[in-house]
Amino acid sequence: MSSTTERSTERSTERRAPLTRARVLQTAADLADTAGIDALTIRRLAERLGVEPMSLYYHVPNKEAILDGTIEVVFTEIEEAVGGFAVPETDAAWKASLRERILTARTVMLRHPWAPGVMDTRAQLGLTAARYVDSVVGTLRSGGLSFDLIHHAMHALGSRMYGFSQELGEPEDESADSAAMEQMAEHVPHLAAMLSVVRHVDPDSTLGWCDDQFEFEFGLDIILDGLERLARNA
Amino acid sequence: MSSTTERSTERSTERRAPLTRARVLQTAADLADTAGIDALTIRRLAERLGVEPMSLYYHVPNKEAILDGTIEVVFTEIEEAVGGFAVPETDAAWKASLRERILTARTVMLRHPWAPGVMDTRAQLGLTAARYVDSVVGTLRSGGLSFDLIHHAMHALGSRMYGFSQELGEPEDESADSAAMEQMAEHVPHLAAMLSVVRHVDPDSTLGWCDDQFEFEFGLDIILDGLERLARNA
DNA sequence: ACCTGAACACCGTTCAAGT
DNA sequence: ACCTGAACACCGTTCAAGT
Repeated sequence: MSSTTERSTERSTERRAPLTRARVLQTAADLADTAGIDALTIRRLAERLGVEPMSLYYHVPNKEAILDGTIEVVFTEIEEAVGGFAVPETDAAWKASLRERILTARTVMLRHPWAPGVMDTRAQLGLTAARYVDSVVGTLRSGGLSFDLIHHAMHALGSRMYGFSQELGEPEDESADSAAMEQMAEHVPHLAAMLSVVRHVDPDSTLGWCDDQFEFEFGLDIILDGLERLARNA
Repeated sequence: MSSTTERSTERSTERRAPLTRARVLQTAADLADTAGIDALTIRRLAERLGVEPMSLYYHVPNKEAILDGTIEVVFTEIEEAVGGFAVPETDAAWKASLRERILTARTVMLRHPWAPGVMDTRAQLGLTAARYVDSVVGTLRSGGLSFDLIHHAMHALGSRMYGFSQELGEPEDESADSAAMEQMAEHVPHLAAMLSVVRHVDPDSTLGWCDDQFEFEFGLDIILDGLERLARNA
């Protein structure tokens, strides 16, 4: 099994690119995409890379750095998707520009549903994520907002700025959700009433009760409209 | 060491209340409060309870149930803090009522900084959390909003409804944050400019750059004001 | 009914070594 | 310079047993 025959699929030097930091991080993100974030362990990652677990430590200091790296991979995708992070000096249509950038970021986030959860556990912003945030600040600035208002705006947007709302994570088991709700319906009369109405309005949404895309835009627009109003009255 | 002398601190039947589900969950929340969420392991929890790890499994099916239970503990505290979840049928001051309930919930969340992160990983709402959400729905209903608008409102509020914004987690290391930002200042000119202005405005905030309470209310008010406007135009 | 002990299948990581 | 093997200190959990 440790034979050095040329047809060994694991050891053939032609089949495997050399191990690099970039390949480790890209493969980590791929693994999370295909097998879920819980499957992203040092040992399983090494296996997918055709290498021993300890080999990773030569390219990366520890698991935290791998998680940081997967977020970096995601924001690099966002950078491509939005056509770079450059912003004009002034932009009368700042609101539309920002809205579009955020909704584009969201399409990338939807491909990596583990990313929001991992981002929540990061202590600091990586470079590419910071450059994304910078472009958001720059766009608000191009609309003439004061830095003070911009600062508040960042807090008001929160993670919505990155294109996800809390619930993006995973719906997972809609019918269990529905069943659990019915179980406690008598204890939550208002909630139950709301759901029965909403479900009636949109009986066969593919996403359970809610059209997540619509809801995301609804919340985003409330905030952007509110910021615009504050900027006008300043 | 397994002597049955009466002065054994671990085994004395007088010193230790009987193990119950409620005591397991309350102690789990206490452990997370005092030692951090990472310290909440079955083994350490058992140790704090003066019991063997496997004993917990008699009262609770697995670790997920323990995490569910700690959230239940938190929302029970919120229920007390807000004086119960009952809401009037109609309430002209619905916006002020809701604002106050959310800000009170926030004071509880601030005592349990691990709770937002744990909530993010819960698949479903527990009963007490659901009853809290029900009171939010009820209050919006008491203001005459349609169930459809209420449904959108819930999405717009997101986790803000529970009294936390994404960043509540832990500031942890403000100076490292600051240092990291300076490191990449040239790559994030807009962000750096904003921070230098904001820092100047509030040079010695106890919470790093930001007054989190102010920012939380700012974002909350933008959303509540937007909802009010939509309700009026309906 | 309530608690335990030994064991299993996993983790991330250290350290000293191989090529 | 790059990768590995053995070992350590942890996890959550099963299963069969004790009282």
